[in-house]
Amino acid sequence: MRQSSLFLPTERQPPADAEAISHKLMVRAGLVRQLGAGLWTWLPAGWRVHEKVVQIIREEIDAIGGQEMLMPVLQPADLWRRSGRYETVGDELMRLQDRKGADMVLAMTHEEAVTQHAAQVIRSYRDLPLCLYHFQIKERDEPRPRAGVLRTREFIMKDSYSFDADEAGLDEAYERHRLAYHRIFERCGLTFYESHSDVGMMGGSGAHEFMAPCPAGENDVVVGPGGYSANIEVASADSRPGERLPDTIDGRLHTPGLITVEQVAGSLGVDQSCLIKAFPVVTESRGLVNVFVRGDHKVNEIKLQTALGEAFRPAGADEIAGPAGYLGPRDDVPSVYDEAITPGRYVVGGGESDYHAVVVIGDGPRSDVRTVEPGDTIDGTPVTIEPAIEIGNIFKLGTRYSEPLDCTYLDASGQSHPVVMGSYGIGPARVVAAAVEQYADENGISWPRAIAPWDVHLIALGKPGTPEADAAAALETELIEAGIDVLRDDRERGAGEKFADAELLGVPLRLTVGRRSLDSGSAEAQIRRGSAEVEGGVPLVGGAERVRELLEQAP
RNA sequence: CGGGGCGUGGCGCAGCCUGGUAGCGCACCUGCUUUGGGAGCAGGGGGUCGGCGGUUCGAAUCCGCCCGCCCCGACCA
Repeated sequence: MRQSSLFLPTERQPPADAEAISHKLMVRAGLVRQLGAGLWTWLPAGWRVHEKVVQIIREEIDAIGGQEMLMPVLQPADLWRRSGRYETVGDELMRLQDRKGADMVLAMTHEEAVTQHAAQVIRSYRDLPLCLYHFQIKERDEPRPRAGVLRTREFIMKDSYSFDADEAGLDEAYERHRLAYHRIFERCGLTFYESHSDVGMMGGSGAHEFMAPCPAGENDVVVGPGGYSANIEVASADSRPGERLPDTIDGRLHTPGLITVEQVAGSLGVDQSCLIKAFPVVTESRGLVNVFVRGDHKVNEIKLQTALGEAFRPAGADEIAGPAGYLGPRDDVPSVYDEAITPGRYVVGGGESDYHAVVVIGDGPRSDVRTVEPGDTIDGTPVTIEPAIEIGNIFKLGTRYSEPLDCTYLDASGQSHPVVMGSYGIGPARVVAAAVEQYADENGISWPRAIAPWDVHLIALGKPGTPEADAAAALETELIEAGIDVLRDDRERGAGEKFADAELLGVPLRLTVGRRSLDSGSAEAQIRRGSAEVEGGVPLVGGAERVRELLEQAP
């Protein structure tokens, strides 16, 4: 492909408002352009990368028996009313009416549609198992799109759905997807974690997120020994031991105006772990509950919800049992104690304004409701907490959609059962952005070979019509005939500008053909990752084999 | 939704406080020179200053309303 006729608008300067590396570089390299908040156009070079990722996903999902199809984005609202999500999802679901005034939605995901079709078709256990998937646009009216293509309001997702007769079948489908996802992300050249994740209130029995660590990541992943990885929303680890409260501090403590843990600990001259703080919440079935964590810890609301077994909301000022800032354990309010609260003496709220008190916490029941933090350990090894992009997820849906949408089958004895489902998503755009984030250097992008927009960036020096330009064109032809994707920079630009653009665009192998090449009979070659010059270069004539070797070696 | 910021040629910005002919760098066009790391000289084109309204002899500049976009937080099937 000739760069002079390619719609590839590279920029010297990043957009003024860009923060994330991938946002800056993808715009500068001419891969994407913004149309509105969270709305991005993929330009030709960027789309090539996107589609390479798509093709890798397609091959691996096909390999585990997935059948590709395509479902509409525009959908009747009624389908979403039947699943209950028309009401529960909120403003993130784009709603509209058609010309007849019928309520419609722009689908943010396709559980409803696929389950509807499955319900129409599946009759018998003989129709199972089944795995359907598609690549389709999702519409989500995100409250805050950010960081280029990392979080957008419209994006393409590969979503697959498994249909099985029972939990055991689902477990197998889930495992197949889990392994396929490993192959996909490995082939895409990414560093990633398979992390335990929140199953939410959907009642699913399992979920993992595939997380690509990078600076622009929006999620925190806790990584521990033995391959442990979990979204911080659900992660567990051992706290550092708390410090011992000095015996000299005892009884009722006058603490006027000292509301926060920091203030009280500072005033007493003790570590924050000597305190226990209350987090009052209200639940449907239990009413007011006081949740206690150590002073130096934070309540993890998702883990708390799991521990409580029901949704909760923070208690309002008029609902709590005592003055704000001075709450302590009370016999008349049910309590939840975090695991890190070992039996012993602690400073707690005194239950009256301006007083704290020292109490002895006994050896009662505990729950894991705090957020993992740096310094925590697993089996004695400190965990790390890394920002990461969620590039894929796998989720055991169970019968969450098959029941309301009446997707059932008859077993061998003629009994009707709801189909057991799983759903599995990958965002190719995020895979692309993660690859940019993980491998960019000070000069630009450095694509993993498998998803690079081209295999070779052929820099043709000299004006059109010169011998060196002709030699570059001939080499391009030869490489193309050998099945190699080549971008030839035939623009009438200075050498420096061409080199700089090549580094920005990040194609794995750069060949340069100039006058020197005519003398030596070979094009200079440079591997983008690490910028290493290749000894001897590539022969101008008959160089395809050498290029193939170099590509094999390229990361 | 809360907080902060920004809208001036394609990109990045100055000008606004203190109202008076809309500027700079890059990019673009033409010519000549140059040609292995973002060239030089000369000439040239392009902007309803986000929108609407107000104040004023006069508004990019002051005032009001609205729109858009970014960042932090909340939210995230």
